[in-house]
Amino acid sequence: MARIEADLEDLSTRARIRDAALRHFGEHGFGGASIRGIAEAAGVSSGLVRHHFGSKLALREACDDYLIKTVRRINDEARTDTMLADVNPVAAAQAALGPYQRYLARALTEGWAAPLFDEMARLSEEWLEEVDKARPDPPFASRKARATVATAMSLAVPILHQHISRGLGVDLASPEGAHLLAMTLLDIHSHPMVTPEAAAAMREGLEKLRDKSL
Amino acid sequence: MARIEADLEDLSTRARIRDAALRHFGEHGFGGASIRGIAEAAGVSSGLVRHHFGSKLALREACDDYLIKTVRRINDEARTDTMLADVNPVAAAQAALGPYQRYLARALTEGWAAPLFDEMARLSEEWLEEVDKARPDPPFASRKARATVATAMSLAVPILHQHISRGLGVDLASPEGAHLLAMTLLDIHSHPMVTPEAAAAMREGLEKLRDKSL
DNA sequence: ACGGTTACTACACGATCGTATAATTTAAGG
DNA sequence: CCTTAAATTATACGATCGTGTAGTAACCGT
Repeated sequence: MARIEADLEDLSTRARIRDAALRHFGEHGFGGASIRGIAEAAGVSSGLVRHHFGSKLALREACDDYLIKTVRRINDEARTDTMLADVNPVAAAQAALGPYQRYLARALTEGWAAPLFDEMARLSEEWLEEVDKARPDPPFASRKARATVATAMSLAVPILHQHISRGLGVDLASPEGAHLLAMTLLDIHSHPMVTPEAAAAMREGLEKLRDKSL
Repeated sequence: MARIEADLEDLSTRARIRDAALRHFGEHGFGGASIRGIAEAAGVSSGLVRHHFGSKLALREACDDYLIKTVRRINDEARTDTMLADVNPVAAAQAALGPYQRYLARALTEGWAAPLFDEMARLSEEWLEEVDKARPDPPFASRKARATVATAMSLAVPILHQHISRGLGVDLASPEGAHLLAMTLLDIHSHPMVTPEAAAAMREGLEKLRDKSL
């Protein structure tokens, strides 16, 4: 019983522990993080962590559940609140994901959180459906394939956050960094790296290579 | 003294340990991997690992050094051997990086290996210099910024290898997977996600947003 | 053949890990 | 007020961690 808040989600001790876990898992990875460290960060005893979540693995799964719920919420909000999202979706996503970026990166690279990626790819696919309407030529690959790869490429930004920051010379979390990144992404996404002619040639070469090897 | 092989690098026990470490660090992360596990995988005692590398951290640094050397070698080879690299650079890089992909992913996401990323970004910048010659309009962002972000986006493929494989329905390591990925990347890179007009509008919006916030 | 450097193993130490259990405090309901 | 359940802590256990030390086996120049 108890917990009248139901799906309002808790602002309680349990939530504090989960937030600390998200931060710790993000910073040290699953193997590197420790229950005791999480407990200390949350200001509780290590036994209480176990009492609320059962085990380290179950705690991670609770983090995953919370994060996937957050991603969905962010996506919904981005649809209604068009203003900021249209102008600087990068900054918007970054602000919304906020302290969970590092956890997201860990989750994806350490192998768990497959549903999380799939959900994001699904959202990308929906978005691609709109974009495809304005496209004259037939795509080389299925929409799902393009959505999957595009999702992965987008995720490179939060995953390699610090490396990009170092390369740009400013922290991506700062307003200047977000702006510079948005400009750079805009330039990249509005200028094909490969010309249509070169693409056709490469495509032909690829097909030949494939026929030969089969 | 000893070690006549010099920079030929060793095929010896030391190399076996390092390879096992690359695999273990890649699979379990730095925190999750254990000296004993690495030693067992290499078929030696755990003491020998320490004897050759001193500490866990030094072992990781040795892995980094080896990997950065490998990346440089691959890049050089790709310049001379144009055949495969031009047709399917994705498959080429994948085949060359081979078993080190997971380590690379860990190294980049766990925060170490900054020199590795910077080296790759530098190589990207050199490559961009060639591409820029055929470009009519001035870029929105500096070459280094574009090279950095493009490098990050390219790295998303090995980093999110398993998620992309799941999304495509085939293992990226298989010939079919490599082909499908190459096709998808070709489509993405030859079709701007944003039209020039939309890009100009977004850019203007971005600048305004920036002026307002400063 | 032999002395010395190096490769390699066995083992022990202290720390820390995840987990388990029992005790204690807090909160709530009748 | 008293009972009962939940929240929270304290403490302990066994395993495993990285590291240190001492000892053995192999190799090599002379």
